[in-house]
Amino acid sequence: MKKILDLLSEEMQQAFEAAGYDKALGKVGISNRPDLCEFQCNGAMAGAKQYKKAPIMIANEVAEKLAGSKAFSEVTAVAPGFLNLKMSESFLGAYVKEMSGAEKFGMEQPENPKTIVIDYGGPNVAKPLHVGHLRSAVIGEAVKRMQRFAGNKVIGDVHLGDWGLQMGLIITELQERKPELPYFDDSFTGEYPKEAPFTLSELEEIYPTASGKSKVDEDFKAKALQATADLQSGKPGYRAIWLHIMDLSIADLKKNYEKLNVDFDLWYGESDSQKYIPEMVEKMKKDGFAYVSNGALVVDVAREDDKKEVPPCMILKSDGAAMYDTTDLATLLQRKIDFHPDSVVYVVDKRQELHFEQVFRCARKTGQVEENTDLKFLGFGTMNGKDGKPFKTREGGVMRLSSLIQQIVDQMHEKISTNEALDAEEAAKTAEVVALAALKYGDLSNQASKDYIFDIDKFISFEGDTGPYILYTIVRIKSILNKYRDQGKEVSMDALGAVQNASEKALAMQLAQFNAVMENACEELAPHKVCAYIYDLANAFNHFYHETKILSEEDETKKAGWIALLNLTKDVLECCIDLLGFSAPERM
RNA sequence: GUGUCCGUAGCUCAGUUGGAUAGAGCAACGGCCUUCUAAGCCGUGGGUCGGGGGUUCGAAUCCCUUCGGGCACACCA
Repeated sequence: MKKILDLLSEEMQQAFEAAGYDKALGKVGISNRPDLCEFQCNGAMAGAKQYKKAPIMIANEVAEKLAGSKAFSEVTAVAPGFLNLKMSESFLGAYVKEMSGAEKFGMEQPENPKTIVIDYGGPNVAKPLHVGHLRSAVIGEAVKRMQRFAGNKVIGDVHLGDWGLQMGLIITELQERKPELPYFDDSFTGEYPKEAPFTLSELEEIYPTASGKSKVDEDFKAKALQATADLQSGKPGYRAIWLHIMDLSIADLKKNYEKLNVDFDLWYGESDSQKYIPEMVEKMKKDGFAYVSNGALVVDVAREDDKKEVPPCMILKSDGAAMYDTTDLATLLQRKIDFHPDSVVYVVDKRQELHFEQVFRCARKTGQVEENTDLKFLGFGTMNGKDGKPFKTREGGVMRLSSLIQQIVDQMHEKISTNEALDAEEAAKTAEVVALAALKYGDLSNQASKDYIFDIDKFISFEGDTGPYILYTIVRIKSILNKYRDQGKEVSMDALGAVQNASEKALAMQLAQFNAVMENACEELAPHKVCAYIYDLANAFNHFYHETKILSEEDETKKAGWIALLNLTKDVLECCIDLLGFSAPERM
């Protein structure tokens, strides 16, 4: 379905052409002066120089050609040369009606869908998710759903951190604690136990302990590095430990991501790309890209026009081990082989930008991606506390994601419980649903690339630009629709069409912009634009709601039309929040 | 030091890719519930868009400069 601005622009372009001007000037945009008009066209001013004519004259001539237009009910030329426009109610009504019957509310689908791999989540195994993992999960999930909605084939990969030094650290620490285990007996030839020699919570304690040790104990660190290398070269006992760690961790991660309504198509990790490394490295050497510098194997990725010095991409450390550059390159190669993606999107902390710039350049230079594969770095900013510094617990430590969620759910539960209409069970369930919306909307409504302040009181507030406010609006609509059905009537979209009062028109106009907003948000990988849209839409609805007594309306045709408009509003809102990764309760 | 992102109301943020009088929310103040959820709606006050210069009919937006801040800068990921 064409976008409403395109339809209006087409009409305007014809008018410019009919008046003897370049039709490219007839671009219609939304008015930035809603007190004066709904839409505007500034083409007359842009064309003034070209035609050596006062812009107001051009505007007047164009306005004349639009007399009797179906789309515009009002066209006024205003000094210095603005064309102020109002859309006709019948045109808008027809558009909204078509939208209600269209697939995906008229969002155009591509003829050639793209294959897009989205790399997000990025948790480390053996470590609990902490607040730093929130943004990647939340933003990545939204981007994935939006791209899917836009008609693309999307593959979400959690891309576990399951292969680095952290694994060696855990193995070394475990060996110090329980040297008697068969995993550490090189002469052991039997079958390793099925059961892991540690619980998840032990594991979560082992890692930070080991990590701390390695910073002060050189000897320990050396052992850990050796263990990492041994694991990577396939030492059976270490491999068995690693599998235990993976099993425990992944099960736990899945549970936690599920709570966030985040799911991945692939649970690949750094380890899965390892098998591509040796050949990849050999080829880089053979092709003359990789050379030894300060003992390490590197590929130059600097360019002449660089403003800064871009360090080379490191393929192998001086001790011969692979590192994260290597793994990320091998992962790209793996994705090339598996999916031939048109695009690979990384939803990663923006502090890693330079690293990915190096990797992307190296991948292109050495052919780890196809020529036309688009590599995108969607970096996100830090989540800060109210003091503007990185978010910490009261004690100054890193907060677990599960604690953060629990905190929000608890506070939300307290609020929800004040609604006496809900019994205990429904209140608890609703609190979870609303809390998730509060958390996600609070994050997503900010531009991803910017740091933002995590203010729990603000996010869980039912007032203002918040998730709960959006949900409240949906719940309100649902309530009216239910009451309407209780009257024994059916909600029918056929009733749509006539747009009457001003607030109804404003609501319909907001709805009509859905496909344009969504297309733009998808193109720019910008969930915050969807948030801004539903906030405006919710406002438009609440304004309309306040001015219109719907259920008590006696004119049944009118009432049915309003009900249909409400239903469409609800459907669009629910569609959008689903894309953002949360949902609305029945009541709240 | 080099690069990069940012600086908009007391606070948190938008700003349709160069358009008219720079917008929301929170906080403050004032109205609106016998009537579809007042968790709402309406209104008031609040700004040298960090400073300076330039580009042009027109700049928060583009260029230069300056001040202030965040972040990154090869063997951890």
